[in-house]
Amino acid sequence: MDPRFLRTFVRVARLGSFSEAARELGYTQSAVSQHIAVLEADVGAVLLRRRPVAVTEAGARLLEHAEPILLRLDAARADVARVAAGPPSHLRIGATPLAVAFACELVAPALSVTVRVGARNEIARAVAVGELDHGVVDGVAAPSDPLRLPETGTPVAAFTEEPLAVAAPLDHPLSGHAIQMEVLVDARWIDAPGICAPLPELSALARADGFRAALTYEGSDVNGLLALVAAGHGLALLPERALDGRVAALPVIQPTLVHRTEWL
Amino acid sequence: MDPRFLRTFVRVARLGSFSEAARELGYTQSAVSQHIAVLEADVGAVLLRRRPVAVTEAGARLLEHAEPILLRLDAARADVARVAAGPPSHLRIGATPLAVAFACELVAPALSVTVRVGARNEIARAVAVGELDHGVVDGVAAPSDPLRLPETGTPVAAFTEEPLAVAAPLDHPLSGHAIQMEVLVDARWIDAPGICAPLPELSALARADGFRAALTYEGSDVNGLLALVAAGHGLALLPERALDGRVAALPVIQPTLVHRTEWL
DNA sequence: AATTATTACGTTCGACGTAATGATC
DNA sequence: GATCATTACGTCGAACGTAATAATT
Repeated sequence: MDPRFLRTFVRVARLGSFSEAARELGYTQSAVSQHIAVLEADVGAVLLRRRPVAVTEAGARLLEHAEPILLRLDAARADVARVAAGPPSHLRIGATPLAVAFACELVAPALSVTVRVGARNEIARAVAVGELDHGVVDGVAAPSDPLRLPETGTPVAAFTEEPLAVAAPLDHPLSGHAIQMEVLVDARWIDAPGICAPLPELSALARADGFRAALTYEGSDVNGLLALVAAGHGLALLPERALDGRVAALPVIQPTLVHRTEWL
Repeated sequence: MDPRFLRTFVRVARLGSFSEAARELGYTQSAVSQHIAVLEADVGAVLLRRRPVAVTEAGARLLEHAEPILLRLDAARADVARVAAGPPSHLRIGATPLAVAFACELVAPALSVTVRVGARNEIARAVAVGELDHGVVDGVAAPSDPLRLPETGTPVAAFTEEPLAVAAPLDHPLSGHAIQMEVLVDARWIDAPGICAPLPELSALARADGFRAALTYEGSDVNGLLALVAAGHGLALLPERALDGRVAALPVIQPTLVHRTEWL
């Protein structure tokens, strides 16, 4: 199970084509075909159905492992590179939108810095493989529960946990009341996966299916989201701290969930 | 970073000897030396100091990643082998001591079965790499928090959470009272790592350092442990269900911890 | 001197490309 | 017939063993 073969397998599976994968990886068709053949011989099972190319059951199992393995290999290389290189002169940090403020505090003012804002998993990945020196990511979790990040072995250097609140229009009937999330399962929600917990994840955490998006906000700007809420387009779950006078805050008391920020 | 090289690196690091590692792996000294040399050239850092052999800082970083990677590779192979083989005629299951009862319920009576009892991580590992078909493991965790098992991608099929209690001699002054763990930081504890949470892990979970073992119980037999408790040798944290009339049960209410059992 | 790691060198195996063949839309 | 995967084959590199060498104790 040479990692190179796993890499081409992943690519072929994703693209659904040997030739496409070959092009992207800089191999010939033939080489890709051989990679898959060797891999199949090695594990003793057919991994791909051909024409059209689609993963078999066995292939799906392998695929679930292959990506984390490849990620971890990159993380390993990056980690030894870090100790070999010593402290960087130019600091590259990343953060999720709601964590940018924290990330900036990280930085000694004099230092040369670049900041990347991105999705949680993307930041975590980038830190793991050494594209970034540090990252600050946030999300919704049960108290003292770590965020579910890709398994890279990156240690959590520090974290905070803050109360969550549902942002609602000022004239909302429950305005100011502490609430149980279940009460609002059937409300009009704004799904803002770029900012806070996407609704499907929230459903899992709250163990209550049915949070459905009336509107999906693709931006990563909290002000825009708050404006939408204030205008009555729907509700959004956010850290209480992120809310301002434009919206009503409905503190969440049930289930016990917190807004967690982790330093990587 | 050929996995074979990682494997020999791990072996060399653990054994502190190239020659020993060569013997165990069925290579020549020379081959092992070359493996390490290639690996060092690949990552661009010295991984081992020689004579005596000891991992460098960079080597330590790599080592942290190498073992999970190799485990996951084995898990991948095992997973595709499972779907290729179909349902096994002979069922091999594993369980931690406190989970054996649950594990037995898994088994359709007619079936041919072997049961292995072992430590939590060992059972999880064995399930991941296909030595066992299923496993049931238990441990202490925050509510709805999964057990911290080696990262193998093995899904948790089901779980239960039960209240925890401190087992104490019948004449214990707090007998029958619900208690906060902190009250008992300085008590005489029996560390029984083979049965429930080892004390260091408990300290981490309770966020209160200082749980120190007055006695370490190396067995995996709950009755023996309860006898020790009843005889006044110390306290032990166990699922309430596991306690019997010989000892007093002090239900734990703070911090909120549960005894969690997971089916793998 | 004995043990242990490294280096030199030869062999073998395997990864890859080129090119021909076979399958599928 | 065009696209795409497989097979055949030749080349080059690299993984390994043998054996000689260097370094520690």
